[in-house]
Amino acid sequence: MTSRFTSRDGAAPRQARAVERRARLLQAAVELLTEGGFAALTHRAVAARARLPLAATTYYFASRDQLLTEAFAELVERDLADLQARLARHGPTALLATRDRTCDRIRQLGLWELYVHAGRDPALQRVARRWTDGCLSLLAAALGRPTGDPTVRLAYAALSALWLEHLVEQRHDGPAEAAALLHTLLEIPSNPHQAAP
Amino acid sequence: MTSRFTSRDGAAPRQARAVERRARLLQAAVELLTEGGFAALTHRAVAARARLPLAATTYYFASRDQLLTEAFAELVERDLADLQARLARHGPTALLATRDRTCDRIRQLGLWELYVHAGRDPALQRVARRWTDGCLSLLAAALGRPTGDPTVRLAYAALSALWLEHLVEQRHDGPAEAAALLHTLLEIPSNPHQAAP
DNA sequence: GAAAAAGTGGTACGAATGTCCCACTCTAGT
DNA sequence: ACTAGAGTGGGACATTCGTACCACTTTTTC
Repeated sequence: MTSRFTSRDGAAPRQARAVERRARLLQAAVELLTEGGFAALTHRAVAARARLPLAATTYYFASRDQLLTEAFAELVERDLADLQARLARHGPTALLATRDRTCDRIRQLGLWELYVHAGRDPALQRVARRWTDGCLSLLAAALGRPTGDPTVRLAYAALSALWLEHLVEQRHDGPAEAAALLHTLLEIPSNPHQAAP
Repeated sequence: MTSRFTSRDGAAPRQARAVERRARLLQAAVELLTEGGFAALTHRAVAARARLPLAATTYYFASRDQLLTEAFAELVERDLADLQARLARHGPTALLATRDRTCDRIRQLGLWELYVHAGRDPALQRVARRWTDGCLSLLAAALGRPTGDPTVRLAYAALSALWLEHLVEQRHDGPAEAAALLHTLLEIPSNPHQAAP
């Protein structure tokens, strides 16, 4: 129940300056998420990062959950845009390029953290699906195969798991192993075996 | 630095009753983790679940992190035992059996949550590696292939990702799709392509 | 230009949390 | 038996959190 006092309850602001302030809060939320993950997203941290008073966060976003959901959605869109750009520049081999820089690792870790969390929150689940679908269609395009191609599906699954494993476990042989595995998988595909039901 | 007052700082207790109390706390922690995930593990919740006073939790475990690490390790061992039992009973097809019961889903979600979290915590990272290695060797054994077989590696990666995706996104077609994909992958493998470097 | 709505921000509240303190009771070793 | 240390438990502390309050200023609407 919305108080009879001030609060936009998450709806879009009407005044230009307010729109910009809301965007700044969202940007701050995204940054915090990429740097410290789920736990780092607090009203106070967001307000401080955006150099706005604490009350602004509860004015523009109905709850922490809403802030989290919107920030996750934004993060996913940016990740997809990144992936698309990398694929356009380096072709499918970009998939195997290890983005080892710490900031990227932490960011990806944050994304996966939210992804798993989405299993407990329907609002986040929609975003999680969007992420999967987006990656899948970008991958299909990069490999020059139709969307829904079983090989693409398989490659994406294997790639995700190996990538996540590398992010979490940080083993020395991660990237090379993934490259080798993917290479064999993508050599195999177009023989007469039929997959999809 | 350990206070000059009471605290075992995580070391094993000496008295029999104390050993049992510590085990009860750990058991409670595991249950909480499986039911509510990372966030549900608080000293107070553990103490209440174990029907022990709050101070017992800080007496037997030096910090929440230690409690978390030990509980995660226990959870992983139980998961591996589960998997082994299922494989022994139903053979490799057990991999494709969907464990759809809610309690299992939530438990698996908790495991993955901790797994991702392990990317930020070296103590948890060791447990994460143990989980991967354990699954990998069980899978290899079930498929009658040597440990380190590239096909096993690939199958495990694909299976994990599809399984996690199903847990998180809860799409209707998850299990069937996974079954079809895995089936084709495991039909393909032993042709002359060579994978590992 | 006045009334209504939108936006602003300092502050406060209640609920949790991790951890610590300390007086107390047992048990083990001598 | 006695004493040192292990174990016990009730309580408190400082911190952090999400969120609500409310007086105030600015913008929009009529």
